[in-house]
Amino acid sequence: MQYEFQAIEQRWQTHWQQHKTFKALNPGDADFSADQDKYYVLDMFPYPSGVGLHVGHPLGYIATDIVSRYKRMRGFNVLHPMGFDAFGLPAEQFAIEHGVHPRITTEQNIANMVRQLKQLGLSYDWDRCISTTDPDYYKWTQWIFLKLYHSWFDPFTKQAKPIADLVRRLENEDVYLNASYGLILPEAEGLSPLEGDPVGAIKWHELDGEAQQDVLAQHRLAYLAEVPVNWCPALGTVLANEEVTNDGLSERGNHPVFKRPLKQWMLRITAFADRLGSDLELVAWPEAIKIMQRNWIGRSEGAMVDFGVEDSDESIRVYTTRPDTLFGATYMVLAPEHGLVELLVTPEQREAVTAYQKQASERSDMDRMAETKEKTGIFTGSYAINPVNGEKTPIWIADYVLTGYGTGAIMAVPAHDQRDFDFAMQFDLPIVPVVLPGIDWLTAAAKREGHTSDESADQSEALVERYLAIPGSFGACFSGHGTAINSSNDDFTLNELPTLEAKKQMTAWLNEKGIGHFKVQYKLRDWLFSRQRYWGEPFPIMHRADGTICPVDEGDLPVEHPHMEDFKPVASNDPDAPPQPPLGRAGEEWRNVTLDGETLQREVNTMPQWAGSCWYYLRFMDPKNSERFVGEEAENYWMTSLKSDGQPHGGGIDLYVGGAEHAVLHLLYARFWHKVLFDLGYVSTPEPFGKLFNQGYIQAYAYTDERGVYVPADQVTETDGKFFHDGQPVTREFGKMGKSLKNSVTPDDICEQYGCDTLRIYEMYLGPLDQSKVWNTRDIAGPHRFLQRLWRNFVDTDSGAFKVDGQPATEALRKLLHHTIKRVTDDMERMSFNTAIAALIELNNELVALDTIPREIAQPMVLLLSPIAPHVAEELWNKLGYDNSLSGESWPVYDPELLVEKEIELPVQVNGKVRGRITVAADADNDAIEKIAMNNPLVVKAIDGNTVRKVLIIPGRMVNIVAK
RNA sequence: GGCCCGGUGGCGGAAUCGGCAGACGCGACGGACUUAAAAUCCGUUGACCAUUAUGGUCAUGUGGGUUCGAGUCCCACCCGGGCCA
Repeated sequence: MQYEFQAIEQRWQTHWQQHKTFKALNPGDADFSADQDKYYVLDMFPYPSGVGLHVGHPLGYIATDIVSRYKRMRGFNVLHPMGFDAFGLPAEQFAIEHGVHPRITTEQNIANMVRQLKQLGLSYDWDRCISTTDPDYYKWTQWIFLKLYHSWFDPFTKQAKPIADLVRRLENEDVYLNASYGLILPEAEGLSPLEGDPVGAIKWHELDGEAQQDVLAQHRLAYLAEVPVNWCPALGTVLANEEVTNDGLSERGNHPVFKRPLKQWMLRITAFADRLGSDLELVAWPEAIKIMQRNWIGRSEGAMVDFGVEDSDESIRVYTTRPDTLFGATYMVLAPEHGLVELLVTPEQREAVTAYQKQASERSDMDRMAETKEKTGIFTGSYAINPVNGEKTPIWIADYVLTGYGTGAIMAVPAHDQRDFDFAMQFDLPIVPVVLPGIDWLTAAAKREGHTSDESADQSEALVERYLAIPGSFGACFSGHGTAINSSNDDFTLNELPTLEAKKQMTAWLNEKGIGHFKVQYKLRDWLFSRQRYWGEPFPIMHRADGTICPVDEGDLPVEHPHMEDFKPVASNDPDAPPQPPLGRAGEEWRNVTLDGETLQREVNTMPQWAGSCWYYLRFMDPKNSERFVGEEAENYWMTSLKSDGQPHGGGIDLYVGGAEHAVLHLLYARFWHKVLFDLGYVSTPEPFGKLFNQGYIQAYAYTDERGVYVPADQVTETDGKFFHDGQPVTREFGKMGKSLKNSVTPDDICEQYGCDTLRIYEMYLGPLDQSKVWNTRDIAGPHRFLQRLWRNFVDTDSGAFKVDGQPATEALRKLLHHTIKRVTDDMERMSFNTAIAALIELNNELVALDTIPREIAQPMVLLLSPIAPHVAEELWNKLGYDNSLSGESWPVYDPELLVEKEIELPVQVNGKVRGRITVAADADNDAIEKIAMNNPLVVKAIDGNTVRKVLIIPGRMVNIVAK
């Protein structure tokens, strides 16, 4: 009886489905047992594309499946769901190309992917499957949007709160407004109510209704604003920065993208910048991802400083992270688009400045920021006054300064900023050093530039002198920390202070003089949240005739898509053509809503693809709930757990596995939404994803013929290390699996040829889960042979007899089993599946020579294998005489006694090199071991005539004799 | 340019806390079985020198360092990948 993997896999997949073997129970369900610990393991859910899965996709799914099956056997109540992120551009493009409604193509694609996933034997609770495009789902996406709209961020408590709370406080005059409708919170400003109203404060009742709404709009977490966006007329939509290439073209289709101010929905993620950064300490994530998020948030501490303009009342505000270098600010630079340029430019310079502005507008931000590019710029003709020393500093415009960053103006400190340095060198502007570098830096820079240096004390002095005299002669600026020099005025001095202290003292001085103040700034921008496409969540928003906004009542959700035959975006070659969202062409019965006799217009933008994935992990806990986005009890059960020290975990999901490409966007957006829901009391943990794991990618070989055209990789043959297609030599490359490289391998083919148990083992056996690796179909033979051999160990393929019997195992075999249990268990805990498989292969290889295998070995072995190759394990478990799925069985436990050896072999090193081996009793004391080691003939020979200086004995590991 | 991750046999990789480098698999080579092949089973397989053996030398990208001892820690550099600019 052969190993008929096809039949076996079919049988068990059907069994699991019929018996709902992997159904996860919620509190309140029948049979739910409250004394089980929970384990929530989640995959980043896929986009249901039209071409289906290739073998690279399931890598992470197989890993989480192994974890799920292992954790169930360890007694956990496991939540392991799967769903689909189905809104968005690709689905819509696919639908347009095929002339079918995206709802239909999306449903077909999902059905195909579910089939493919089921064929891999993944133990999802399929009853919890959701799609972001289900009205029952996006009803709650819209509901969360309304929560954002109806909330504000209290900067004192740093929490999201209902906007009604702000209105109440404004009405009670606990909070005042400044002239630009910013909030003045007495507690944050340290003001006492007894001191009376702050100067210039505006009170709520002094504003009319419209102005009051303006105030609230400025503080809502979801708001409409006119902002410069990436407008792609050819696609008819705005795009996120990530959807625009470095050349200023759309990633899909290579269409030109223009920066244009448009009125868009924004989400105030910047309010949470501080917490999004600091709360990373609560989660167990790969350090690299934390670093990426911190960089993306881009927290910096510095100072806002006002520079006066000569012969003018105007002042130029700059942000600097190095206020300590203010004495070295020898010129200023404004972005070409800066509002003050018009006022500052002198008649003589006007023509040149205008020409430069035009030129700058044609370059992309990326291009402008690139440090390697030659610097360009032009003098405005005006001068600013450096507030610390009263010096006249020329004001330039240059495209390396961008309006979107900071204030759109900088103080240039060429001695200590590389781009300012390059600019100053090019335009011959003065460079004044105000931070003295350490001698190491000077020596290295001098060497690089070819100045002689022998690092003697005299040379050091000469280098310092040279640096102070001609700082430009060192080829680069010094941007590190050092000691302040040349930094004093009549009032105070920074000289001789280390950089950090100099920053503090300068900021304090600026504050005291009223020309600057301390400021924390973030690189993070508010999230542009609308798209001019059909296939996204409609906003639950209506507009009144007078331009004010009316949110849809929660009870009226969801706002479903109108039926439209033509849902294509309006494309145009005209960069000035206004956006025309497809929903704007919907019938009036959808667009117009009559409320109390008033006609309102629905918002016709839709939400971006990221919206649905911001909270899907919450819905999985209670996917059918029609009353709430997730039931309170279910959310509390699945999200909260305690650490070993008894403290609650900051993040709810026990394991979240996905690709590193979502390092900043999805993971940051979802954390933001989660924090809002947490502040408003809807979820129990401050963070959504307690532990994150990034799986690597599977790449594949691709082959090109002499013309450089890709040939189908599955038709290439190898001879003597050379590759041929149709007899012609081809060149091997490798890259991402896909249609364009003609190197896709589908799980369907592999499952048919080798079975999915083999595929699962192969993918896990390729190497560590977090590393990228190359698919090589040739190597599948190894894992397949392992399963064949396993089968033959259990079943006589000629007679069909089952070879397991009740005889006791030999001591050696029993010990090997218990070693294997320990190895596999440890490897499961650290997700080192490649080594777990190796351990099982070793055990299996030991069984080959036996006529029959003892049940005491066979049973635990099948259980150890079952998370990795569940179908063959179930089949063998069945043959072992059990009717039920082994998923309810307990994970094998090793006997520590059996791991202890009576005698151990120790290598003996002489001067760090192994010269002999000795066998000693496991509990031998050091004196005994030393005696035996010193008597070993090979050791004696190695020591030869030398004197033994020292004998090191590392218990249980080795002996090292130092002899000289 | 900055930050992060990696570099180990012909190949994928193992070595979990500084303690026997190369587990396991692929490939290759030799043998058994076979009319033959496949499959299977049994060996060998880092390089070099020896082969009197429980032998020696060299080896984890390169060059230094710390240590009784370094793939593992530190410094500098080279190469590959990722993120940011």
